Amino acid sequence: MREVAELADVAISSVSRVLSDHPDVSSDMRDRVLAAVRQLEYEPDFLAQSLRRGATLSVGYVVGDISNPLIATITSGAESVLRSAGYSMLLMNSENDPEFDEAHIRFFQARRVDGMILSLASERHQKTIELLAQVDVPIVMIDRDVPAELEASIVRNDHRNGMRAAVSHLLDLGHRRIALITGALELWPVRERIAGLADAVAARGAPDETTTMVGSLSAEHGERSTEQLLAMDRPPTAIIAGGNQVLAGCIVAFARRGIRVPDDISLITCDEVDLSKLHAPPISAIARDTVQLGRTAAELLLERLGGGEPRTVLLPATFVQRASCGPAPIGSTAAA
Amino acid sequence: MREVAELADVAISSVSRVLSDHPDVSSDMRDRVLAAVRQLEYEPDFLAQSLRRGATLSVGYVVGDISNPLIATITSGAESVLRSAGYSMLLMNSENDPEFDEAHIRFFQARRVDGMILSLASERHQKTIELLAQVDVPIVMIDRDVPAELEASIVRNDHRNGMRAAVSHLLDLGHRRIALITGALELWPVRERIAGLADAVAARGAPDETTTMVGSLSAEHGERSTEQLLAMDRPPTAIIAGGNQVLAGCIVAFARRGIRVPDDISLITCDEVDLSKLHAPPISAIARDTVQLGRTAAELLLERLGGGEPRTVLLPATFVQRASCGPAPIGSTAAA
DNA sequence: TTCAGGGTTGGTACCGTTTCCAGTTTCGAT
DNA sequence: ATCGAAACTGGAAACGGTACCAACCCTGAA
Repeated sequence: MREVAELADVAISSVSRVLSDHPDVSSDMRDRVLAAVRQLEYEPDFLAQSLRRGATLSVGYVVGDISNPLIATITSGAESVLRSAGYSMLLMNSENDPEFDEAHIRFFQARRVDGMILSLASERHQKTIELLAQVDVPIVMIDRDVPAELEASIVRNDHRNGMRAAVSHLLDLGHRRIALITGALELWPVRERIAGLADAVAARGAPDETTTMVGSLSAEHGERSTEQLLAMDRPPTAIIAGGNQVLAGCIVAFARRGIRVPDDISLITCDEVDLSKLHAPPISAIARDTVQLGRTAAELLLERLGGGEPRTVLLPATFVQRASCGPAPIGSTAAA
Repeated sequence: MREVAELADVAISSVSRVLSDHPDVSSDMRDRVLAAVRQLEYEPDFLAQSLRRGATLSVGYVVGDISNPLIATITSGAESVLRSAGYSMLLMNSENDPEFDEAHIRFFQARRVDGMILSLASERHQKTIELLAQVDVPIVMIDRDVPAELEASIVRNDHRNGMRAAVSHLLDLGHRRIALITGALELWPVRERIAGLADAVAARGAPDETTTMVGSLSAEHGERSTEQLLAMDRPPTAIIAGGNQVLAGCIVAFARRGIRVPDDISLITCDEVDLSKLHAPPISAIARDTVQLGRTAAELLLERLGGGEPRTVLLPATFVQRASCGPAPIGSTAAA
């Protein structure tokens, strides 16, 4: 920049003014400076600008595990919005460990990010919540429930409603013994889905014969739980996998025991992935637009960076009916 | 920092020394400073440190599309290595557009990243190559071939060998009319796989009855190509999908036309995803350890950041045999 | 006793920008 | 012609650190 100033024979401050489109610059000077800039192939240093301006044009982004296709899609949506707004995204995985969440948030603070988009590993980790209360840049939560004091913007899907629709469909088909294999209760989507299941059964006025397998949203939990469910005296006639990894576990278990879908058991999964659509038979799913989820998260952040107030957005989750659900076996309800 | 210095009654420079573990500090001073740091909850500003030190501890990372599960897994591997080395990752998608690659690389330069990990949208985009030649921080390429002048480290999988093994297997089963649906020739893996196919056929000394559908590594191309192949007078008896998206397209086409795998046609896919393992029947795959690929990319970068020379690493790609390949239909070879 | 040298410490010049302040010029208006 | 405001420009002080240099104290050796 000093070189540019010398070449154009103006003060450094004038170069700065030209480059930042300050109103008070003569066209003569502008031309000279721009010519010098081109000649020297000068590009301003982002770092120094950030230091001086107090804005880094970067946002911190923490997710459990980017290698999960669902999360990857969300990330893709968020990244494209942030990118077109000139922001760059600092990606970190928490490996679903709340301690990492905490460390990453601290790290982002030191890095002076302008905002953060987070999908916490746990909503109940006190230290993280306390830390977040002290963060002074805008925060957006993806699919999480956090205390209002944090003044975070939140974007979520209506998992409860999606689950309600899915379960109603199963009930319509005559299923009563319905099992939900899901993750830990410290995650909002998990609680909402469990609530949705209860809602739907209660709305029907039927006795509750559902089973909920709480654990983690992993293939291992999916597989183990499926095995356990199948081994029950009166096994469920329909299983709902609480996530794409869980689904993978279920399918493995079914394959091992030669269980056919939907003849032997009906199957529904939460969240759409390649597998759900391309499986034979295609698997009914509680779907949501994950790209949109990411986009909205980024938009909410930009909104706040532009001076807006924090707000909560609820995006839909809809039930997509496919061939993986069949009528409940005769007698499965009568026996109840 | 000034406050800390005042509270501890030492010079600012001494605070800096204490915090950066300079050897020449008395334990007395160290204690006083650290106490002051704790009391004021002081945390050094990364930005200012970077500006002064000339290192940002951040690396730029460009991939085609993070929402592709394969890429997401690679990214996950790279991120975890970078993170434990104290680096953070600036993620950008090129949307498979070379122009974006170029823009992102420029952006990273302005951001003063310490290094870049790239998986270019095209190896043949001249402007990108020229730009890269001017980049003065270390570069690591993932699964790409670039001119040696660039002095980039490269990590790749041995797609050629993987493909050779896969095709040999098909040949053993009696297949001769083998089709490969793949992406554009400006990507190294694509060229390597095509070469592997030719290798295997030539090694057998059989006449070449293979078909290669060059296009893009997308579901659309997969689906369209499959339709075209099936419509041929003498359609292939085995199809190799050149990527996970292509595979999705193939499966859609098969499902629509009621084609059964492996009875009607044999199927192999490149790169392992949930779908390949969980499909009924499970799909033979040319597999590779993508997490390791990402890890190695990051390690190569760290190596260079530590002063090492650029080098090229070739990781294996192996053929995993599954139920999706059956014997060629009787007469399919005799007719040749 | 003197001196060299190592251990400590403070002062200060940067890193590359932005921005405030003040000075100079221009110009329309009186 | 004179004046004040507006347009323009340069100088310098930040932003929050790091690191070089010089000065100081102290110790062991000559």
